[in-house]
Amino acid sequence: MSDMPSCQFESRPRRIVIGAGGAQTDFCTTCSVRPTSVCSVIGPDDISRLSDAAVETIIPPGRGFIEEGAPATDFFNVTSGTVKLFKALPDGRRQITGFASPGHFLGLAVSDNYAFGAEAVDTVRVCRFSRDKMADLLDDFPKLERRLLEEASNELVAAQNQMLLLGRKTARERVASFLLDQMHASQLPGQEGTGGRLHLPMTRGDIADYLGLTIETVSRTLSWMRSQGMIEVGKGYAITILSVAKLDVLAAGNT
Amino acid sequence: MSDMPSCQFESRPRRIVIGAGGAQTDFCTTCSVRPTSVCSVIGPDDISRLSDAAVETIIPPGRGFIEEGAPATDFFNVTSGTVKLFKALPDGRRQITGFASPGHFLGLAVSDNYAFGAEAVDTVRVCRFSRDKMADLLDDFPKLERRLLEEASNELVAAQNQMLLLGRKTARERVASFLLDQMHASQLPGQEGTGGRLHLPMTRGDIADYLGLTIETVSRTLSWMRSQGMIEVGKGYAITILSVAKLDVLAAGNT
DNA sequence: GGGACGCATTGATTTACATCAAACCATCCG
DNA sequence: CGGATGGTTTGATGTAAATCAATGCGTCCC
Repeated sequence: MSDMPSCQFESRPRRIVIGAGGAQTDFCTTCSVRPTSVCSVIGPDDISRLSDAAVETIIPPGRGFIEEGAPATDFFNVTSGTVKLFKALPDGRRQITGFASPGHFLGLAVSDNYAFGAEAVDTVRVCRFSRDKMADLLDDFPKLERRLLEEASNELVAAQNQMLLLGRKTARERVASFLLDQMHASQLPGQEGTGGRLHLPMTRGDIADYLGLTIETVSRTLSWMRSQGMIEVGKGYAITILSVAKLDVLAAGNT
Repeated sequence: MSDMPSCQFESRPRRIVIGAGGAQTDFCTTCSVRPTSVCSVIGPDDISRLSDAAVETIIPPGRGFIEEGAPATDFFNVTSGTVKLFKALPDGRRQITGFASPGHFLGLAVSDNYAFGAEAVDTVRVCRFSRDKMADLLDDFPKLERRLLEEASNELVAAQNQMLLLGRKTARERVASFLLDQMHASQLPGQEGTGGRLHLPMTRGDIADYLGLTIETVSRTLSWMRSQGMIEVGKGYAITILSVAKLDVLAAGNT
């Protein structure tokens, strides 16, 4: 995963410009592919092929860019921001199946139609590939295929955890699990440690749709956690975790 | 998926014996690998390598063979029967994350430990590979890797559907979705059409743990569906679907 | 400034499902 | 045979979370 320190490809006319290094900027500013995803599995000599296939797209907050059921023409790699993936029922009920952060791939589906919708939570930058060209790339770069398999496996593990959460955990357990997951995500290599201070990019409504709860229950549960000295709820989207231990106990189901 | 009519490899001493053909028996009786999974992506000349890596194992009903959290040493391909995959909380609550039928791969995880447990629902036959040898196979047979990626993608789609079910559907909608899924699974190429007659191998308890409900709710819901003329509940594990249309309406959420 | 709007919090009430409980009905086996 | 055992069904009651409802509080924009 983090065996590649940074994207080493030098600047190329019109297409590839590499950031100066440093965790926040080490991706190609044209194709926007991060070293941890595509760049790390394709050799420097082949980068022009990659950039031929890729188009950078910037998506404003709230804008959907994959519609559930639409023909699956493209394939995406998230390079900055947070994307919510969801499925909906005809009457409007909505389940967010996951949040995709930088490095994640979207649209892996074998089917000809997208199985889920995708919408930008905050400002999002993605690297967009046509699936046709992606298929060619896969043929030429077996390592890329292995990387995708790894990604899919990880997502599968996350999905199984989420099924346990949705099927068997109480509201308090769900919220505790969510906060701990967010904390762990914010502590990945490349992100500085935050000492329990989280900036959740998503609204209460998104959290509710992710945890299979209502807005009101999420809000009440956070208030209850505050009353128990587990967290501090700041203005806007800030939450500070005061006691990881207490949340751990909750999340594990030892209510 | 079904681009390979049957396993064509001839019998080989001690290791490979091919069934006489026909949908029920066209898998290797020693390594038990079905044509739709491993066999279809490995050439005949290489089959001995495959059989070197594979060991057939027969697992009696109710026996667990993957323990959640245990070191992930092996990799499985189901060749007959039904396997339940599950995750559990310390206090015993259980979520079945899926049922694996013939052709499915288990233990794909990148991690060193299994992320879920597995237990035979009925009598199960699996083809067991050591993960070390599997890694070698992957290096030599890129097509196998693509097949695994396809499998993982399909599982991911199924997992997303299940998240929608667990997070947002009512008990009636869940049971209706489940019955329709089972019906569709029984109509896959290679299985004869059953005219709505299902033989579910799993208990009410398993169904409950899969749908995030209790045994009583599953039972009551089935009784209600019977009272509505949607299904017929036979002795043992038999259920007949009388009205696909009514179940469709229910499953889609137009309660 | 002052609506209007989107998001969040808190309270009162309802309800779908869980829990508790009892009875039923196979199959197994001493 | 008879009584244990494991799964299923059905009924009575309880409860966690949904729903309905009101208020607060930023930010945007005329």
